[in-house]
Amino acid sequence: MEEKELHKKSYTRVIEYIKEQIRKGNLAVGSKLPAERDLSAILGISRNSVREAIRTLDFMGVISSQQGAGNYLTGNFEYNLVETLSMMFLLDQIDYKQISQLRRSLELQALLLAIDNISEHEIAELSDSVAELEHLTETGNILLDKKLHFTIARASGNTLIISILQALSDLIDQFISDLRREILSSPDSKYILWEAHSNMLQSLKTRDRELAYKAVNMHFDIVDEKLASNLDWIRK
Amino acid sequence: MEEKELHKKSYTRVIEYIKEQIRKGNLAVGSKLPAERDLSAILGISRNSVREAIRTLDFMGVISSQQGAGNYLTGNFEYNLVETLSMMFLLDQIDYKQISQLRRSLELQALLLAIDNISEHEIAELSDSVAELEHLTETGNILLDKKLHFTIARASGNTLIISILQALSDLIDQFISDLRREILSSPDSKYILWEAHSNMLQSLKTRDRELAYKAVNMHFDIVDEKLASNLDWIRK
DNA sequence: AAGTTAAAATTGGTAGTACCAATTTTGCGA
DNA sequence: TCGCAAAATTGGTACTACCAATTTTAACTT
Repeated sequence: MEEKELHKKSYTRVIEYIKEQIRKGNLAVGSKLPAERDLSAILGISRNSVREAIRTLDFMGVISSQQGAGNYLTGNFEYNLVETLSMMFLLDQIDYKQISQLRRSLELQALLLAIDNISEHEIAELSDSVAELEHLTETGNILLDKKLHFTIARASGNTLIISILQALSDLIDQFISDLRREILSSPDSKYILWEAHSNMLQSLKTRDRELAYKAVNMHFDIVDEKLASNLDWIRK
Repeated sequence: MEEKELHKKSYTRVIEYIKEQIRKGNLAVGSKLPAERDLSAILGISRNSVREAIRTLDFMGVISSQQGAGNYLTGNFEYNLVETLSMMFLLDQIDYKQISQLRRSLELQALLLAIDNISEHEIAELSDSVAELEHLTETGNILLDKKLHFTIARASGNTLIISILQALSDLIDQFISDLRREILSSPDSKYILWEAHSNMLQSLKTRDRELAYKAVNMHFDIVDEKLASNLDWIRK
């Protein structure tokens, strides 16, 4: 135990070690990490410090801890993204409007990318969803709407955009699921929304980027409108 | 120490406690958290478990730990976002192309929002940057380019979009700063990029959304082109 | 009385030990 | 060879002790 690497906190060395091993190719998704007691010995720091780092990596989604089995490199960042956004929201750093603005741009980009990548099977899947959406009980709306948007996102082929959109969807579920329900089932917005969804589908079928642009904006214009008119009586 | 709340891991209770206190209004940005030994007593768990949670929250950016002083609620998520993206990149879950696609959509949305929000002062700032960019040493390009994009992002007023764009910029610095330099200073792309930047500024001055759309796409078309032609000899 | 400074208390950072709990591995017995 | 129980492995939690940085206290000086 010599230099201690210049005042750097112990637990950071664990994270650096993991990243280094990944870069070197000694660790990949699915790999088992050295046992905590071994890491402790390898790095010359206490198991406490190792665990603080391991816990952080676990929370981030880099690894997955399984008592009795070990720590495994995974790479599931969904929970991390949701939790981060959730915290930003809790601390009043972001609000509904900003979330909607972000969604608008990402949904548009996802749709544009999907035009080039979507499969016939996925188009058929979307067609069914749109058809169902036209006349459906109000409780089923939400799941179907989420499925529809997710299918488009997935067809974009961009995992980064997919992840962010998924996290935003979860965030909405967590904080304003009732508002989402209100928007989806409200009589005056239901048809316009269906039309927007229908146009999104149509843009995919005909590879019409202009229509895609219009459809997504139509969608979020109505969402923003309902958002604004319902934002008052939202419980905080 | 009675129920132990159904198999839930100890450290999660700390995070729940913090979130609860925030919701109740007992904690806000700037607040000092109870000392770790006190949290340990309050929640009936060991200080180890408290620290694992505190360390995680610290890494997330929710709090900031200061030895000797205490743990303070902050809310600086930049580092968290960068680190998460960095890990996704390391684990090959995202690549340059996806990052560029995300940037394209966010930069466009930022520019469109900035059209409505930008101040005269910020426009003047951008004008100077664009003017300087026209004839400048190649080393100065990068900082000026970053400043220009950041000014637009900031003018969007959307902290979420700003945060993500900033994180993406940091990510690029971390992994392909040399490629960024190559793109910015390459003779055949330099002028087109300047033109794109100039058009972005012009769209802000005249509130021309159509031009904004064209300018951003022009910008990322050339970036993607250079990216594709340089992707081969990138060290991995 | 006010300001300065050094001691004391506070608080996060690290280390080590012990034991519990879930899982995996070992190896014995049918 | 198969099945199952014991043993070993490994993460989860607790407690104690001490270090290191900061803050607070209080005594001292002017």
